Amino acid sequence: MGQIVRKPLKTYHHGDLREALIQAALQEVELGGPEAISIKALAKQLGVSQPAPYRHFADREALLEAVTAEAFRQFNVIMREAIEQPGKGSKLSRFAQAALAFGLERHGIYRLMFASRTMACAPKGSELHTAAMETLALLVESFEAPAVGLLRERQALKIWAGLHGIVMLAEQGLLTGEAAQISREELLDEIVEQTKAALTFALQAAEGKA
Amino acid sequence: MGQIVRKPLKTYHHGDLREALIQAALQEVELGGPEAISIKALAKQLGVSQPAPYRHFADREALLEAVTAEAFRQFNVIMREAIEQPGKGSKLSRFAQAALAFGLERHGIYRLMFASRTMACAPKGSELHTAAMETLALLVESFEAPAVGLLRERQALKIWAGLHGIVMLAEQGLLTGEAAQISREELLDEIVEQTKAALTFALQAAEGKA
DNA sequence: ACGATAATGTAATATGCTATAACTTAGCGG
DNA sequence: CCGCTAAGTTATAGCATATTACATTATCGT
Repeated sequence: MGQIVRKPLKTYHHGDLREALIQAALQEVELGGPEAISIKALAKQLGVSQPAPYRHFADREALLEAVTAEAFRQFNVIMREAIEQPGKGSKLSRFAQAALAFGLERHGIYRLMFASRTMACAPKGSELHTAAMETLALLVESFEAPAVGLLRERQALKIWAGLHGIVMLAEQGLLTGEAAQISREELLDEIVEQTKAALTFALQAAEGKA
Repeated sequence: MGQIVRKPLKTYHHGDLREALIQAALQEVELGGPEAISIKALAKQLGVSQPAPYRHFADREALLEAVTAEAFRQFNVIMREAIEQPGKGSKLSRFAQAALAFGLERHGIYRLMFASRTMACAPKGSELHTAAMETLALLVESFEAPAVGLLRERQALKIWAGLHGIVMLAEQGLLTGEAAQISREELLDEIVEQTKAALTFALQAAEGKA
């Protein structure tokens, strides 16, 4: 994670300003969320003039989009690890717990990924949208269940939604009150389990018909 | 919903600038989300000088907080109506569907309420936090189930989380693919139903023990 | 009524960020 | 070695936040 500042101490060209901007921006977002990134501040931090970033990104939005895409790629790596390295619980549960941990620990980045306008504006074929859809694919893949296709995907979406809701509500201080006694992790695991059960039930019902 | 601009056509004092700012801001947020509100633009729109709003709000953040609180109050009214007016499905289902509709239709405001830093920064006793907690109380109240206290609240949180996740993911274009064939409303109702079932099951288990 | 005072609004201005335009430097291919 | 292009620089326009000092209106006690 070494930060790229400059290669020699004073070259005219930076070396890889584009990448350096993305990495520095990621760090900023981690601390202060999407609204914390400032082209000017990043340029200063990297030792270049304010307009230099505009050589690589049309505007602030474009930078944000690139940063978000990178965030998704990093997220996907972590999720894949969670699935593949054997550990406590099912693949599905491990995916869910890892995502929850990411969402709580690195909430600035999480918000950029799942709660900013950037994603909403990303066109369907874009680098960003693609990376995001891969995340969902990973989740579905982690669903070890005797069902494929739409039925499984539907259950995956329920878990996905629940997971997302827990992260956001927790960070907004809306999981307080008596409910605070329930750990987020437990709550998520209950959702995972009950959804698995719902799938099993649906399959039995389908079998009964056939 | 008539917009307060000025009472006579040219008085020095506005009349109720504070309230007018909140209402105008709400409208802006509805269209363009939280980042769309600009003190300057609002002042111009209401026919006062740029610094005038600062008489009523310390800074932009303070305005946002007041707007968010107002949004929660409006939201709570709508949710209460949904619960109390008899209609399709259980109270719980009606609450959930109404919230989903609100989240999708008025997504700018929804994001302000549930996905901005404003809420995360609101201290516990604040007007804003209070209004938000009341929403949660309404949800729990709508849960017509033979269980009270922690167990019921835990189920309510699951639904709350799932609901929230669906709204956000849908708006971010992450409910696409084959999954798009499943309507958001159906998906939410499945979550509601399976969570009710989970509660029933938990109660039976507890009874078995006793 | 009247005058002090608080509440509210205005004008002028400092500061900071985005973004563009015109110019400069460095590296690379013919 | 020359010229082209990529990448960076300085200068500047434009816009939004926020503060300061000043002006106007409303209110309330006497």
